[in-house]
Amino acid sequence: MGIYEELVQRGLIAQVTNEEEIREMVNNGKATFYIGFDCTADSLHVGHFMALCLMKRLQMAGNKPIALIGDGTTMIGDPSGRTDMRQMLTEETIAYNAECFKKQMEKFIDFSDGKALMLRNSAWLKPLNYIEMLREVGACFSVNNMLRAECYKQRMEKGLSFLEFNYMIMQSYDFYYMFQHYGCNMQFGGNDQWSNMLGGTELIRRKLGKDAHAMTITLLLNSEGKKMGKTASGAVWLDPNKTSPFEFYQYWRNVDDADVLKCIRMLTFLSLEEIEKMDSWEGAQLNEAKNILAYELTALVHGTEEADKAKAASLALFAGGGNTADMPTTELTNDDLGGGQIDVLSLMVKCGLATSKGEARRLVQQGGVTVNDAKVTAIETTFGLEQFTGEGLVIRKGKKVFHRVVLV
RNA sequence: GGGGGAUUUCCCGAGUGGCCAAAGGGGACAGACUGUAAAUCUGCUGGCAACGCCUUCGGUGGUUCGAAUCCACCAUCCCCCA
Repeated sequence: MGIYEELVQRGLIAQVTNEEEIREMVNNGKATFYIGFDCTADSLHVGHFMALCLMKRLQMAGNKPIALIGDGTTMIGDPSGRTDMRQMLTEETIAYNAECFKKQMEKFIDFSDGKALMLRNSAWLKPLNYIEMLREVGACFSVNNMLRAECYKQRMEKGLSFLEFNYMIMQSYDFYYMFQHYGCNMQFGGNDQWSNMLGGTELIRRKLGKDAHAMTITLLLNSEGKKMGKTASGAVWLDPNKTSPFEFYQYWRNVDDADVLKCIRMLTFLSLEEIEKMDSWEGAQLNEAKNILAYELTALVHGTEEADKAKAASLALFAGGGNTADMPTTELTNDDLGGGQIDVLSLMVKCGLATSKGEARRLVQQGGVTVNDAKVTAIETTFGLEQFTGEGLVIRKGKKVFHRVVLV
């Protein structure tokens, strides 16, 4: 079985321009492909992770990846699938984000000995001259067609600025440029990028009369059709300072039953045979599949050591035991305790378990707060200095949020 | 350039002078039931020294005893005409 077939079986491929040619190219390691990453934040997230995995898989099959850091296109902002305009980022922010991306990618993809390239599109986008650009590239685009593109649909109602309208052209130009200068013959991207990507193959055909290919990755959606990798508080980041390995682990440990196998198939590097065995699992047995998913992904992103720790912490908390070492912890000083006593409400606010005392009050009143395995029933409950010594206190909010408090 | 419309609490969306911290829905959070799942049911959703007080309805001023609601200017967006 070739890599192409494997990708199909894992459900990773959404659309391709020419299946026959792509299969032949990819299976024989003849593809030089790129995936673009716009640097809108200072860390990659789960969505990017899937793209990185794909790069890795293809690289292992002998193809050459180009990781394109979109520090030029980020200046414009991709309107695809968005209902509102992106916030304009300053050049400094973009440069900083690009650096962050670079570091994270290097941990994941092997860039040694030219096995992969990392490029920045600002290198060729910034020197562009407007008039030349319009004559050379702009002439190849039909506004009529562009307006029909799926990626602008949502914006036709809410409004689309000329700035963002040009995003497709910039992305197409990227492909065109790398096709000529780096022998890049294929582009990968999320399925929401399809029309932008076709813009590129079309431009290459018109300008050079040659064929280039495009292939999109299935968006990772949960059973409700929402993008995965997002929580109420934002994205699930790869940066351990933004999403701790434990939180990362828990995110995957808590996916819906309906989504576990799909995630394992799409995101892990477990063999298809192993995955096949899990396919028949049902009911509570799926919890084991979730453990595997969470462990595998945490190991890929943060290393096996962190994954072991996260797993241990998770087991300790949910399956009994008292390992508190890897729990999120707040350190209090004597000052925080005022007169040697602190009430539950203030304590919860200090730990970030509640944003206000009002919220903390509600949690206690609804029976959602437990301290050291004893439910807190009264909002007047206070804790004294001596209770924070040693292991400290373990506060639990609801069923899944654990927090340790120690005195320093 | 001209004309019309919009902007409400996390989101959608009611509210057109006092009865408005602001209906309803969604989401989030908590409780019950469970398998750290889903579905379901219940509670809850601005802040605080809390039968009271304070801050909120794009921004700034104004009218009024009293403004999310009226007026003026500004900002952003949408639609129609050019």
